[in-house]
Amino acid sequence: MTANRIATLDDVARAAGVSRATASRVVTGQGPASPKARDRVAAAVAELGYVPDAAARALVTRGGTRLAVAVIGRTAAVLDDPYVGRALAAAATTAAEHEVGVSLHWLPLHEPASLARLAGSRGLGGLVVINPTRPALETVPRSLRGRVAAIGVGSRDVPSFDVDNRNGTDGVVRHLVRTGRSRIAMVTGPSWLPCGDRAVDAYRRVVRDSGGEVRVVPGDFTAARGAEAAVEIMARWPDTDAVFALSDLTALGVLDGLRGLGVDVPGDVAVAGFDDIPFAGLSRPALTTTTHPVEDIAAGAVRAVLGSRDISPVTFFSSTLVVRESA
Amino acid sequence: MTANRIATLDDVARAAGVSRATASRVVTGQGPASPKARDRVAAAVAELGYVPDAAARALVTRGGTRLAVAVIGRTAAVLDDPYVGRALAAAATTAAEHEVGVSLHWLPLHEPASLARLAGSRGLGGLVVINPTRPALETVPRSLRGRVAAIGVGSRDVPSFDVDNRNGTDGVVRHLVRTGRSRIAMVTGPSWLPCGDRAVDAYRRVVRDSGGEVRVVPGDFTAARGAEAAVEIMARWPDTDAVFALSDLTALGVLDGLRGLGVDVPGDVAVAGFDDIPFAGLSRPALTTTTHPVEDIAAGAVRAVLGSRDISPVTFFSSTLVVRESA
DNA sequence: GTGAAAGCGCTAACAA
DNA sequence: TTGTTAGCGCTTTCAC
Repeated sequence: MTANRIATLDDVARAAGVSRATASRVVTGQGPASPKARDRVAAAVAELGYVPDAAARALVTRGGTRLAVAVIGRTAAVLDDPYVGRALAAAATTAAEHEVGVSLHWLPLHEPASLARLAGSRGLGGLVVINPTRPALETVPRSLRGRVAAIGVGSRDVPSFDVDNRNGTDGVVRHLVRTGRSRIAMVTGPSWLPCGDRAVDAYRRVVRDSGGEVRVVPGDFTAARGAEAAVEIMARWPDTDAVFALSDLTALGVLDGLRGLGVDVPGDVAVAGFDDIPFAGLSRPALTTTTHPVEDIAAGAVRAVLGSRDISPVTFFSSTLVVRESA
Repeated sequence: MTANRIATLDDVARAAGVSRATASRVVTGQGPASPKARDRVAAAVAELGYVPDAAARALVTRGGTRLAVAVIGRTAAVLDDPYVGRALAAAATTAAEHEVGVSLHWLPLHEPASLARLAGSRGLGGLVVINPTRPALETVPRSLRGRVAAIGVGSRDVPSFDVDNRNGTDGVVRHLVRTGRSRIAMVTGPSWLPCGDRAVDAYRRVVRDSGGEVRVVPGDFTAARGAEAAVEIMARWPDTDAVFALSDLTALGVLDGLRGLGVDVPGDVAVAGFDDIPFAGLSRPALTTTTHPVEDIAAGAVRAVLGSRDISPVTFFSSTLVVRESA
């Protein structure tokens, strides 16, 4: 064990009895190499515990050494969203496996240039965009093509990793119908967020199929807006007996607004959320919602960016209904 | 504007009419340089918008290009703590200013070697340890000295950035006393966490000063444990009229446990937490707690690691009491 | 105080 | 299929 010094590619090449170039080809998997060379290099790598130096590699490939996670939103407050925190933690854990670090950025909604600026900065190995808009995705320079993934809606060049909103919403609203609710309102996400459409569609369909009336009110994923929305809903359609919000935070706010109105949950009105944030189980009544593998989603996006071999354009992750007390 | 290509140090040197070596000295601030050279280089840097290439620099300095955030805890679940998420987001944002990415790691409590292993991995530019133990800090190799900071307790070699637990606790408990509570119990953090001691001390002091009895029950920062602790406390000291938990999550659990017992909050028993997590304002009753500049703390630690010039060994950040409904 | 030169660890032309 | 060669952009001796 001369494990004192960290092994370099030269060490590997020497141990395998090949040139550094050949060793490099085998390690990266790019370029030709005879089976024999392949084996010997692989053995040397294993024996020496060789790990490529990310800095050196980045220097020569101009590949960058950092993965940027960018969140699009109206204000920098989007970075405080629990969903973002979870996704970031998962990204930072997954990226660590590749010896890559993650940086976090807020992209102002109405400033598409900010994405381009970020994408153009040196040292960027890849980009994961959370909640992108389609126009924003268009501004990604093609120098980054193949090293961008979206959590949310994607594009032709940008593979998408996302919750199956349609299915998730379907499950929740059906649950409400099944448990006897028939006048169901929905609080949506921000209108600029394209992936919310699928959810609204699904809601519409289920409600119509069950002979109900469509009652949609806009939201913005915040709790404060949920409380307002609850008041709005009850004023506009006083006989509402269920509210579905496309965000747990908003659903929690709805709970609050309803409480202020003296409405009993779930007695008078059922409330359901979306995402199963940690607090969902802690509210009273505990929030019925639908849970999503955010960690898997983020890990998928990161691996697509860092590994990038034949990624399918859209990967959906399914929802699981979590029935607690509120619905 | 030949701003097409990103400027390198060579461009700067040429523009300033000096050698690349001199330009490097000025940019890094290391080594001698005449005032004149300094000025010319600075001007060139500004004009060309020069940003050093992190990868190239890391390659030659062996400085690494990635900042690891490591959280010590009994299980990997510590990574899900909202406090960690907030700190990570702040770290990832601050590190971005230095073109550095962040990776996230869990360090098993009883496996000190894991820290050494992480610290030894190549490509590591720095290390921020959250909630370290003193023994764990001892295992940090000195090759990383000056590039490590702690959020929590520090050591002779590792500067500490932390909430002033003593002051924070003092403020909360005094508030309880001031509002007429006299039989105050405390739910602590995990016993292995050294920085909890200061809080317990402060609690003891205030309680004794006001002629009360010390009632301490161990916690672990989870909500589940809070619920249990509430039951324990009320069984052991039935006349308890206030509970202070060193974690909001735990305080939320206490709220829950008390509710199960049919105890009215704040009528019968006041409850106060610590940290002001986002959900604190959303619980019913809304949680009285004390708020901390987690973002500033994390940013401080990151800057200490990345900038590292004369950092004071301990930096305390103060708490602010947030009075809501529960106390 | 300054510049010339060497080289960090790696990949990518190019020739063999 | 392989090895040789030339850098990527930067810091750092070491003479001057």
